[in-house]
Amino acid sequence: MAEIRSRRRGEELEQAILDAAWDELCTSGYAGLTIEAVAARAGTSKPVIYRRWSSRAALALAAWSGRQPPNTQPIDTGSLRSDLLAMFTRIARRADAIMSQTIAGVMAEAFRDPEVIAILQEQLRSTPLAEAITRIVHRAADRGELPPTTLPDRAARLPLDLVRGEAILRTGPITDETITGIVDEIYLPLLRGLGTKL
Amino acid sequence: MAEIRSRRRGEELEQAILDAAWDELCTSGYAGLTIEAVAARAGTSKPVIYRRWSSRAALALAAWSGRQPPNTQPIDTGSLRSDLLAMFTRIARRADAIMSQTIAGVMAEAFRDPEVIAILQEQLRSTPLAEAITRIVHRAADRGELPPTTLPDRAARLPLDLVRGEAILRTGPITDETITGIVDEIYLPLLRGLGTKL
DNA sequence: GCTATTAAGATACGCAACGTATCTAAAAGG
DNA sequence: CCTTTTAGATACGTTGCGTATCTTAATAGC
Repeated sequence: MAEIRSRRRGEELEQAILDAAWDELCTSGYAGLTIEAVAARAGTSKPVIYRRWSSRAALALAAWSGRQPPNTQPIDTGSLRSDLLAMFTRIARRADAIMSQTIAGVMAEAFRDPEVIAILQEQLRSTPLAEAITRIVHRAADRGELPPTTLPDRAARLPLDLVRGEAILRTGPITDETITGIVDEIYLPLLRGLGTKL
Repeated sequence: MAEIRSRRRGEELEQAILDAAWDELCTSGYAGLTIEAVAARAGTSKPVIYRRWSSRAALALAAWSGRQPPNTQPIDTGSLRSDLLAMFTRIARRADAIMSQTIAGVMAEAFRDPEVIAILQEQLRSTPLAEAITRIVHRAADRGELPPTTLPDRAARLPLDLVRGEAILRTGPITDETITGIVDEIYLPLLRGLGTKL
């Protein structure tokens, strides 16, 4: 008694496959993300997937990046430290185990595939985040909490790098203690130091 | 005409397997590190390897960590900045593509294996490095280049974290520009900021 | 030195997933 | 309506997995 279902195509089918891949990623992790399992879950077959993505890594990346919410709400709590805590918390929320596994798996598997690597780096760059940090710092300077500072690109990218490093190495979720540690022992001192004349 | 070779045992055999695994890692990357390939290269057979390591991840980790040189030479160039540049350069030299692939592969594959993860984290902690940083900073304070500062653990670990993050994301080797960028835009400002009274 | 124990090395297995080729029939387009 | 596209099914050979079995070499105990 095979269920008769109309045959999907194009965008609709593609999304169904990505959804299935995402489910698989969540339930079985990157290691359990097999093309056959995704095909079965999506109710389709392997060739359909291979027609669209060249490898498991490319599929995982597509499934994961499609799930990254834009998250453009501005942060403005009134003080630099609590702005930073909110910012880091937001970053940490995204940097969960699935992200870590996906990044790790893609890097291990597609090290030589320039196309896949490019997508991954693009996905990890996140300029809006760097811009949000810059805004926070400028507001703090306007309030007089910091001397006027031009934040170097690298310093604006640092929060994301720090949280990602934390997420990739430790296994469990990132704790509040970790976040306050990063803010109080690294990022706030850095911001103060950037405003200091040597 | 089979070459007749005396049958190796214990330490000698173990080292031969680790050497073969390392070779495989260097030539084919983590993705190409198969138990069968290692067994063939080492001139032994799969069960011999499985008797010693529970998984590919464990074997890769053992092969890699055995190759990490101790590198305990103290750094003392006379100035804080050049000490830091030397330190970061030394770290970067170790953080090559093989390390990145190995870390990524182990994380992706052995996410649930607490034993393997523990070994990896142990291997990445590197307290001697943090101590070296602390010494450099204290010497700079003695010279008056910095105000007296107690370096938080997290700040002492930061150099390694930064370089590792850099190595994992970019593909090629870490350039001198990257190192000077990290020192001048992140770590030196951080050290200045740590000595500042808020 | 003889003997008992340990472990190396060879081989063969069933299994899972790979990536590809082939075929059909359903959908979309003119 | 007829053509083009492509989803979906299936089957295939291949690779590597992890385990089991067997032999025989190396070692250790006495």
